[in-house]
Amino acid sequence: MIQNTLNREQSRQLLKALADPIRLDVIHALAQGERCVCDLTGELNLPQSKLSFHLRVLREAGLLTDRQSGRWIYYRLQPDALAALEAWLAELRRHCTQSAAPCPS
Amino acid sequence: MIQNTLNREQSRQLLKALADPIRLDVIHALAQGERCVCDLTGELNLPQSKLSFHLRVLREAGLLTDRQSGRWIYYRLQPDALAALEAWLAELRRHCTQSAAPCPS
DNA sequence: TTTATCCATCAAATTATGTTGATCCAAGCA
DNA sequence: TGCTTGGATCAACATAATTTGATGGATAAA
Repeated sequence: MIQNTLNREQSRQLLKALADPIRLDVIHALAQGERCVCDLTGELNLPQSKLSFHLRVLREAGLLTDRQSGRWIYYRLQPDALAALEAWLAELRRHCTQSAAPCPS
Repeated sequence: MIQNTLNREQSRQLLKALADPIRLDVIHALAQGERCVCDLTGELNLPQSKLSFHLRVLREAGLLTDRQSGRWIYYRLQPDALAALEAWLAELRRHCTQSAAPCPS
């Protein structure tokens, strides 16, 4: 994930990945720290293939990284991706309060 | 929009509203300042009803406000909503680097 | 080796979202 | 008043995303 400037497509990927209730549950669980898939299925009470689907969406968006250890796979949030989104939002805010010229222009 | 703490549902609404290419075009256009709907249809080259649909999604999520003046309706970004999302993201980043305990636990 | 466990993947079915064109309403001009 | 224009809304349709259950690969324990 490139640090400071997300283009439109990159930001869209991140936002789309985040914009789902189950994936938000995953994100919130991982906000407390790294977790193994088997823990997440338990904590979130999800069928394994369903969780796996959502983990993949988040991973491919760049929001999560994984590491394998033995049979277990551990996922964690990628803080850079979150920071990049924050920067993108902050940029949007900068000039947005400018009023429009009256319209029959 | 409550300033500092978005709950899960509020953040999901904001993210979902943002996670669409046309709506991102709208957001980017409005990041430069307020605009009238008729300007936006021209700038973004969209059929009117399509733009109207997406403006509504953004407005209902709390990302946009509108004001009417004569026949024209002007939309602008709501910076509070963006700031609230930024705060939500920053919070997620805080503890996320904690490693998991090895799994057969 | 055999067997069990962790997890990813796939295809089919379901559900959610976006698009299109028509219609409607309100504001203002002739 | 009647007409025009900016914009919202609606229903029918098209497309995209998610869920489910089954299957398969990898690792390790028996």
